[in-house]
Amino acid sequence: MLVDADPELFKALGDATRRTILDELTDKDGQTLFEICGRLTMKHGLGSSRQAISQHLAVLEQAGLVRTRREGRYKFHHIDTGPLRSIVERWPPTPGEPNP
Amino acid sequence: MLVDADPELFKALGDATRRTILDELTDKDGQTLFEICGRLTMKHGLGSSRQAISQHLAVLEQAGLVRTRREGRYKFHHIDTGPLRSIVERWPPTPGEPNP
DNA sequence: GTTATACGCAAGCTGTCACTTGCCTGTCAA
DNA sequence: TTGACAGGCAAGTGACAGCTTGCGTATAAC
Repeated sequence: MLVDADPELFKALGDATRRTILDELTDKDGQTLFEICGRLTMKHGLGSSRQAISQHLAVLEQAGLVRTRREGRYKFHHIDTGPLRSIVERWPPTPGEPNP
Repeated sequence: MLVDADPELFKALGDATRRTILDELTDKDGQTLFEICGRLTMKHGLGSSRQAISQHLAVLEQAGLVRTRREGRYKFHHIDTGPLRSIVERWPPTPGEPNP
């Protein structure tokens, strides 16, 4: 009886706002919560509240996709793309597919 | 104003049962609906109904992760891992990470 | 000390999603 | 043709997830 692996990872990637946050951290790594909020509103036009983004970041952190670093009253968020590799490793390329 | 890419792909991967179906198709590709139902019950112990699995397969097909082939009254399901690569390509490896 | 800033916690609301239920269509065998 | 088998469609239900709201805490500026 096998079990499902990394449910939190896929749950984290399941939300569009969280994926946009990862896009934003890819563009500029190490942002604070307010910085992310501002850029999401400006560049992506989604008016999410601070608490909403904070909860999203918590989910991303629990999935291992985001690591945080405290510095005084600031909390910087860094992307970690490592867990993403477990996805392609779980379902290997289909035989017959091109493998560039 | 950028938009989110491949929402259906991530939505499809967001459910544990659908991921188990992909595991099952990885183990044995080209199964029918009833075959998948049986194996999910036997090997994974989840008692999902036929309609539930059918709906899951529809979601997986819409995400491009499963391709179907009709043959008489049978419908065979084949996994397609191609879309998975867009995930790792979207968020490239963080500089400083080991790249085996 | 006072105020502002950056963030955390927890309860409540709402919409979405997975699942069920019931019935229908198409295919093959007897 | 009749029955069994493989699958499809659609409405209804319940639970979870995302979001809001309100208050609380810690750090830094004045």
